[in-house]
Amino acid sequence: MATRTRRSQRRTEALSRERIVEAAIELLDAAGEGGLTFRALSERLATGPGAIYWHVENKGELLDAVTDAVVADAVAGGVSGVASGATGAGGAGGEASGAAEAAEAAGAVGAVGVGGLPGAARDGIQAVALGLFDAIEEHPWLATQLATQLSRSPWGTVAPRLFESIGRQVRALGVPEDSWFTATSALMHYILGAAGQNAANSASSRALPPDVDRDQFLDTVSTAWEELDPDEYPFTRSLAPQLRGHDDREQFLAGITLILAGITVVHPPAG
Amino acid sequence: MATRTRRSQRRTEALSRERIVEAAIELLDAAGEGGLTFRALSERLATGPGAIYWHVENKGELLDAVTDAVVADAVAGGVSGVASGATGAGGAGGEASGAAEAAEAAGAVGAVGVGGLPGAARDGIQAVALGLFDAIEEHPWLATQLATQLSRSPWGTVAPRLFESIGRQVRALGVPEDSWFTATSALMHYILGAAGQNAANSASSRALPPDVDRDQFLDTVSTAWEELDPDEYPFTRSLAPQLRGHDDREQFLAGITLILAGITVVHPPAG
DNA sequence: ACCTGAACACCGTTCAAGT
DNA sequence: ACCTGAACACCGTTCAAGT
Repeated sequence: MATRTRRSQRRTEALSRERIVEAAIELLDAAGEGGLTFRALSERLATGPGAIYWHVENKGELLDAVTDAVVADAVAGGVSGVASGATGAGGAGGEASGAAEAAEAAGAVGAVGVGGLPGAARDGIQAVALGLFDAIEEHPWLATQLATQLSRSPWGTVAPRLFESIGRQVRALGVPEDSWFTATSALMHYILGAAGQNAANSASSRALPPDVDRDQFLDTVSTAWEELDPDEYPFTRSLAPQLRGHDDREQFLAGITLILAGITVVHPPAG
Repeated sequence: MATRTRRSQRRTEALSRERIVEAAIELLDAAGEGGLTFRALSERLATGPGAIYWHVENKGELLDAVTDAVVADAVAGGVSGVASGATGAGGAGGEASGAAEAAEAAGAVGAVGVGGLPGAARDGIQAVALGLFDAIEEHPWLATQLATQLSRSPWGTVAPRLFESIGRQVRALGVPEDSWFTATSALMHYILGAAGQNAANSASSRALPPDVDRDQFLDTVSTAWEELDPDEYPFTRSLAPQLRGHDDREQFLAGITLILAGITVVHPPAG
C-alpha cells in the first residue's frame, strides 16, 4: 500500500490545485479525516502552509474538491463518453474503480429478475450504484464527506453528477417522464444511505485478508445485537443471527432490486 | 427562538451528563457544528472546560450521546411504551417532535394506495420516517452526525434504535421472516439518505416564513441546474423545472411508497 | 467525588516579505 | 504570479491543585 507512494514531491513540479487534491486524497486514505491537515499537506508537497491558500479558498473548499473528484471518477463511464481518469485525481488511492468495471461485477451477482425491465438499464443502475459503493469502500471518509457536502449545498457539483448518472438509467427503464424525479431521487437516496453505512464494515478491515476480518467484524456486531435489552429490542435481537455471514454487496443490490420493482409497479413503463 | 434560552445555569444544579448533552444540543441548534466547543459549553454551564471531562470521555463520545438522545426522541412512541422525553434531552431544541405526532401528519398527506398492505403498518412506517425527517429538519447538524456515527460504529446505540422501530413495522406488514432484514435495511438506508439530503433545504430557511424562503431556495437550485453544461447534464437540466415548487415532504413519502410497493412485490406477505 | 483553570500541543488562516 | 514561514486566534485535552 505504501510502495507506490510518492516519497516527497519533486520541487520542480509547480504546485497546482490538482496536485493538492491528489495529495489530500492520499492523506485521507492513509490516516482518515484527522489526517488531512494543512501542515501535513504542505509537508507532503514540500511547501509552506500558506502556499496552498493561493490555489484553494479554505479547507472546506478543498474537501468539496476532493469529494467531487472521487465521485466524478466513481460514476465515470456512465455520465459521458469521457472514460475514467477525467479529473486526474482518481488514481491516487489504489486500484482503478469506476462504473464501467463495476458493470461486470453486477452481472456476476445473480440479481433477481424483476419482470418487464430492460435488462441493460437495470445493469446500468447497478453499475452506477456499485461504482459508488466501491468508491466508499476504497475511501471510507467519503461517506461522511458526501453527507456533509450534499446536506450543506445540494446545488453543488456532486449532486448533479449523481443525479445525472442515475437519472439516465431511470429514463432508459421506460419510466414515464413525470416520474423521473421521484424515481431518481429514491434511488439516489438509497444508494447514498446504504453505501455510507456499509463503509464502516470495510473500513475496519483494511489491508487484511478481506473475508477473515469481515466475518470477525460481523460476529462482533451480531453479538452486540444479541446482548440488547430483550424488552426494548426484540426485533433487532431476532435478526442478529441473520447478520452473521451476510454479504454487504448482495444486500446492497437486493435493496436496489426492491426499489426497481417498486418503480415499475407504481410508475409502469409508458411503452 | 432565544426567548426561552436559559441565560446562565443556576450554580446550584450539579453538573451531569444529561445537562451537558442538553446544553450541547442547544449550542448545535444555535450555531451549527462549529458552535459546539468545550469552552462555549463550559461557559454556558458556568464551569471550567475540564469539568466536562469528568462526565464525558471526549468530544466524540459527547457527539455520540447527543445523536443518540435526539434519535431516541425522534423514534419515541414506536420503540416501546415509554413516551417521548425518555432521555431527558429532547426538550432542548424547540417544539416537541416524535413519531407519535408525526403519524397524524402522515395521514394528512394523501399517500398513494399500494394494494394489499395493512394500512396501519404503512402509516407506522411513515410515522417513523417522518419522525426522523422532522428531527433532521429541526436539528440540521443531525444529518452529518448520523452519517458519521453510523459509518464509524454500526454497533452503536443509534443503528439498533432505528432498525428496531422500522423493523417492527416491516414485520407488521406481513413480510415473510427471511426478508425482514433486507426490507428493513432498504427502508432505513433510504430514510437516512433522503432525510439527510433534504435537511439542507430547511437549514437555509431558519426563523423565516417557511414557504417564502423555501421557494426562493428551490428557485436558486433550479436555476443552477438549468445552467449546467447541456452536453454533460442533459437529464438533470430537463428536470430543473420540476424542481421548482416541489414539496420535500411529499417527495420523501413518495419514495417510501415506492419501496413499500417493491417490498410487497418482491417479498409478498406470507398470509 | 467532583470541580477549577492554567498549560500544552495542534490546528486553520493571515499576511508581510520574498522571488 | 506564486511561494515562504512566522504569527494569531482558537481548539481539544490534560492535570496538579483545590473543595
